[in-house]
Amino acid sequence: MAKNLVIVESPAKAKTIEKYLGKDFEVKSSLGHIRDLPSKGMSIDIKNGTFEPTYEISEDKTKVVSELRKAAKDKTVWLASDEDREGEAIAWHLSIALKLDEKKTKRIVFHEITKSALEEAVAHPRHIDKNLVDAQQARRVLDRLVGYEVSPVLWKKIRTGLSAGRVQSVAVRIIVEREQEIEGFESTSSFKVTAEFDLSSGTATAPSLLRAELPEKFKTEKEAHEFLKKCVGAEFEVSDLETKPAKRSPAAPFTTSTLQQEASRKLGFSVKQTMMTAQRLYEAGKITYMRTDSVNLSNQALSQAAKEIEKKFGKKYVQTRKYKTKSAGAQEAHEAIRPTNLSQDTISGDSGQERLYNLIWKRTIASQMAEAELERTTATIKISTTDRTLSAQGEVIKFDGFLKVYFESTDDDSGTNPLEDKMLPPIKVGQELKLDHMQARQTYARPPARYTEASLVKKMEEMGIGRPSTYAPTISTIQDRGYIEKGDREGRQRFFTVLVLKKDKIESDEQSEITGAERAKLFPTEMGEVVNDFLVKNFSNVLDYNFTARVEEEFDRVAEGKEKWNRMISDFYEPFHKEVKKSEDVSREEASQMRELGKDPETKKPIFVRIGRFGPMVQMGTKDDEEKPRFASLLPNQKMEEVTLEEALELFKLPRSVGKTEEGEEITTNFGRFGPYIKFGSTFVSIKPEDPFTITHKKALELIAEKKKQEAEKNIQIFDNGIKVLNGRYGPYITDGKKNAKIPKDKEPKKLTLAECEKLLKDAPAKGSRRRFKK
DNA sequence: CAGTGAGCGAGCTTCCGCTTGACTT
Repeated sequence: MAKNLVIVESPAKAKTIEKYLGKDFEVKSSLGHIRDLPSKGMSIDIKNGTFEPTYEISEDKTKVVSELRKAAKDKTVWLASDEDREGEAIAWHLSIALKLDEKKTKRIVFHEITKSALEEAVAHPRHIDKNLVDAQQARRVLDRLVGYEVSPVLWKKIRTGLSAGRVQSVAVRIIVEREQEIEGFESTSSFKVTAEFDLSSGTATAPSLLRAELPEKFKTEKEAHEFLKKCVGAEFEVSDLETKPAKRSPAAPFTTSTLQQEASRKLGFSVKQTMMTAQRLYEAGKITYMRTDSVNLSNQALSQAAKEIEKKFGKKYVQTRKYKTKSAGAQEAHEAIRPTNLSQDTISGDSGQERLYNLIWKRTIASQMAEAELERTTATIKISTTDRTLSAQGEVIKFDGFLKVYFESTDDDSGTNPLEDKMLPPIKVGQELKLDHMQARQTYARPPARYTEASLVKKMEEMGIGRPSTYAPTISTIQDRGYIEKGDREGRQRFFTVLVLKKDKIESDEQSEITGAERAKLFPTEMGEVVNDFLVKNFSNVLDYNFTARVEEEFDRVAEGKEKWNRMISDFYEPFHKEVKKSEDVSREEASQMRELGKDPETKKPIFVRIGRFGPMVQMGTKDDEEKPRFASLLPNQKMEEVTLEEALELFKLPRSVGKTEEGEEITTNFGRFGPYIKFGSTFVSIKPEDPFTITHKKALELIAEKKKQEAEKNIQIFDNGIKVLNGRYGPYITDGKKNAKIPKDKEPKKLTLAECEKLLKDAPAKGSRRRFKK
């Protein structure tokens, strides 16, 4: 039996390490953290000012811990979790939870999984670094204090179930403020002049058109027009021709953040999709660990890359490099994301895995390839009637280098191929040019771009908020909470003027274009805006963009032993808690941005707009009135700041009666959670795309008849005690009105007996028991 | 994923970082 137990964090890592260490070592994994603060309650000693946390073994880790306990018995235990704050804390928690004997416990770290690196690590064990552990505790406690003191204020003031936190609230703020920038953006227009010259000397290989542009833009149409007028009958001549060499370098190997960005831009993946696919590749041993902030490649990978590049492209394409991390707060416990075997440029798997793998392979290989060498030519064109000159640019690739394999995209990618030469036609200094036409086109300044999931991750990384393991979950959380939405927006038509000078005549033309269309961009919801306003107003410190960077400095001081962690937390908590108390005095009306629109002409009651339990709504009367207030949700296209009294009164016209059914039942119509509907008795019928304000009696009866037909087909079996077998949207199912059950494949829904149905219902999982983010 | 359609209630919700869960359509 092995005398040594090595514990790492990930099972895939355990498997590879075991191969290298020989049979004296058994390797197991902890699956990340094994102890944490309980999810219920604060579990921090605030009263005595020690901020001492109470940990418990996480519910889903009890099995792991008991297995590790068993495996650790009578063995030397090597704690080999990552060499960062969280990794050190995992080692410490393990030593406590497994009740390890200090004399037989060793802490080791390694940065690459090779036999020599592992032997080196085993030869130099150390003790757990308690200062580093304390820095993690400070991080953990601070996040708990912020999250669990601020969220309840939101429940009381705005809506139950909301959340706030050091990371998520700043992420929401970024989106909200970007939207405000876009709304406040005043698009100015200017006129850009371009000219095309006809070169009769054009050959089959060289273009016969020379495109040039005026480097400056004109602010007004008048100025642009004056310039074109000056050019009427002018002579044009090449006055200067300058050629300069230029270089382009490859991008660094992938980190979590850059992988998410490129997979989004090149493959259209969401950040979640990227991480799930990468996880599969990692588990299959195809790539290194996918949650990393390091751009470093192991020496072994570097030499393998060099060998591959030489084999595939030749020696002059090889240029190995060591990249340095730029991002703030990087902890670099792992390598960059790369293929484990660089000689494999493709793999077989599902199409997502194949594409992501190939992307990682290309990026890794390109990062070790030679720079691309270009030649940029600038031609200056003199105009006989003015001092202004036109300029034409061409670019020729002399040596493609890394571009042969891969080039990084940008967010506003126009989809141009960087390998395509943009050559100038053959021209000489002093050559006269014949103008084909010149135009001045009105162009508009563009507002700042909305974020995509991936560009938000990039921004977060730059600001040092969040970690590779949390980018994707954080982006899911703020969408689940209803703070931001991923969506599309249709573009609008915009007109612009083009002045064209051709054959000595200037003509003006009005043209239109579609602008502002968005796909899969992040938009704040009104809830997101209201919550953000409240948080920024009341918790300016935590919501400050530099808050995380500041506390990270403090955590570093704790890690270096220069400051005690609970002292640091105490210094933070005192003013923070004052802010919490103060925020509790803000009225619900103010927090929910309640605003009076005016009075109802009939009842004279005040009408308000505010955010409510289910989103933006209008309210007639107040809760102190004898009669209960009336409520109506805003329509999806209405905004709280813009809604008028007239629109609100319109909303209160619902529910509206549209007549009676054939049986004499009243039909009413309204907007509901799932869109517009009509209702008779207790039956709801969706009327999309009809509209409750305009739907006719006739149309309502038609829809009701259709619904009744569907209902008739819906019931498969009905038992006396209320248990039903129904035909639902997702196939047949059993229900007792409270709980639903699936029907096994081998059973026929029509022939199920009551006893069988009862049993299936009993065995079915309780409704709502499947939590979305089960830890 | 969810088999629906509220609006005050009772009791519940919530943080950030580590890691992989796996009943089937």
